[in-house]
Amino acid sequence: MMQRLPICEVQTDLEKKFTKNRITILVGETGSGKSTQIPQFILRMSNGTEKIAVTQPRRVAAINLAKRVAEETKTTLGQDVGYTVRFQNMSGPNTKIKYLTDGMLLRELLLRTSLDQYTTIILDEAHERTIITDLLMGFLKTLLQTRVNLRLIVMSATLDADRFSRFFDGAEVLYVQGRRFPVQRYFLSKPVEDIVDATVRTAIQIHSSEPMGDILAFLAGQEDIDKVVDTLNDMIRSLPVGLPELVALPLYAALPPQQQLKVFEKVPGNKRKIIIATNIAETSLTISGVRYVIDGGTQKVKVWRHDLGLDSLLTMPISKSNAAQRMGRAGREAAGKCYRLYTETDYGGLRSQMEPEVERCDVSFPILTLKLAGVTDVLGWNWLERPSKAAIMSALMQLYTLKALDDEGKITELGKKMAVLPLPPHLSAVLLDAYQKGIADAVLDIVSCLSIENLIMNPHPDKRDEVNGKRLPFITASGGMGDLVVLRNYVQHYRSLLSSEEKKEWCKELHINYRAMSNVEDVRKQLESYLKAGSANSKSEDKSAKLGPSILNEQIIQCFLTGFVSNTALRLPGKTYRTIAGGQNINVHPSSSMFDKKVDAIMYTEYMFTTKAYARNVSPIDLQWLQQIAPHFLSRRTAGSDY
DNA sequence: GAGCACTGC
Repeated sequence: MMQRLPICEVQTDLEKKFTKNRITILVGETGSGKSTQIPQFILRMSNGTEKIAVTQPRRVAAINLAKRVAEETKTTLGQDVGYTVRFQNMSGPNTKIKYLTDGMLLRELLLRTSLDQYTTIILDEAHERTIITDLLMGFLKTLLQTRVNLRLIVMSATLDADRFSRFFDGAEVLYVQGRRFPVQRYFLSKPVEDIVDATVRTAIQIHSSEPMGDILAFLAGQEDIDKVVDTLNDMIRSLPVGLPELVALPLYAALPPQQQLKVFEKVPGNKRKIIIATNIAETSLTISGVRYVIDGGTQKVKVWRHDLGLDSLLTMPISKSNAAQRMGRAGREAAGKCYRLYTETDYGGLRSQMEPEVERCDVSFPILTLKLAGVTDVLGWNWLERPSKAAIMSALMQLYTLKALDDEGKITELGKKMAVLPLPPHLSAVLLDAYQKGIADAVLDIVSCLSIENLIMNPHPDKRDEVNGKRLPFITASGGMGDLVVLRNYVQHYRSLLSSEEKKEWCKELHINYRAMSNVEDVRKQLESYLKAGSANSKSEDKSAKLGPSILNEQIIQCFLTGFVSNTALRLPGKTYRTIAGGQNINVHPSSSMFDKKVDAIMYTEYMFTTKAYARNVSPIDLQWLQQIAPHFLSRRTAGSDY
């Protein structure tokens, strides 16, 4: 018989609280069953009259929870219990418990404003502090003043509930126990010098002295992970006789899907599996059979520098909350052990939570969202965590440059259209400009590619020449017009292939992610329909197919320039460029088709610091285009600099 | 001549 969930023992208590309180903060550890049980409690105590929305930061979580609750309630998925995520709606007008991504609820909020189809809203995993969950909390705080019959439950897996409680004017905090097995933790007595070496040695030590059970190791990035996997594979041959075999597997998001699936396969016979992963294994993917965790103590974090318009990818220490989450991965099915590759003193110095996303990202998207919702004073809005004044000012400037806001900071008609497209503001601006110019058909291909992650994959060093050879014809066909045109060439060729077998085979040869490519097609369809719905009265005929390739490509780049004026740079002697906006040195990334081309000026869609400052998705531009599209930008920026 | 964590509409 299934073991009773801890939460069921306090069911009547909780129901009393939910009846009394309009806003409740509920802290429940992993395994408490809060995500599946609380919505059912609410439904039962109302005799089935409530309509409940439960948000999740990730799509798979929303889908899986809905499936489980439909099973538990013995109903058909999509009837009483359902879900809504992008591209998939398994819910109907009679759905009583609906799991949805937080992005979907935000969208419903923006398009219908009062969420009056729901009587209870549950924000789950609020401790993750995604930009969208944070925004939802701010909007709901206001909404609760007018929607007097609305109930809100904020659920968090960590003990940071005070912050939520204070935000909601002292809302009551309830705690429920989790159910998990004890995990013994170990610290190092002195700091490590080489994390790869330390991980390998710890893995071998566990393997040679501990009972069977798989190992999960957390490291910051692909480079270290690959090194550990290679080293372990070399050492496995020289393991003492009588020791079981050790199978080392990497796991990170950029890995081809097929290789990712290997970590879930059972290894046959008397073997032990060790998975070396990024923090994808911390929340997004759960692997069963893990008894031992090795925690490297770091993670990579994207940090936005609004003063430079630059993203940096930095390796940083994790937080205590991350450490707890990683440790918990060893105790899901039985007692486990966690080896932390840092000292107890280092642990003591870690911050308790990660910095919320809204404090380290470009906030032009949240600011535009607030403007669409009618917020005039974005600095004074009730932010759960307010971004710095400088970050907000920079976002306002960006939105003004994109013509989403007018001189007074009010949202324009264009801005409203931008805000409802499922794209970052820059790309919305590009697409709307293309629609107006009648070349949306072509630009849609590229914008869709840019909004999908891990589409064009890095081939392994030993396969690089072969793959680059296969890619070359598409680069040649771009006529030196840069990476955006190359992307479109890929999409067009993919689309020209008739069977899915051919498509798969071609993607494999060029190391293009097939699943991502089919997502590109879904995104394209969705964007196209939103675009048409948003401008029913100003229908213009698309001329993409009628223009000659070189004219079309020039016009494509000019459209992108309207969204990325500030992502432009002029060539210095040699192969470096200097950004027009900030006067920073910038290099064309070696994976770009423009890497060894020398042109006077470039535009790029991404500017990121890893080992150097690199421009990605690079196109050549004519300075006259810049002059036409943004004369003020060019004169203002170059007047005081040293060109 | 790089090699980049993760997620959402």
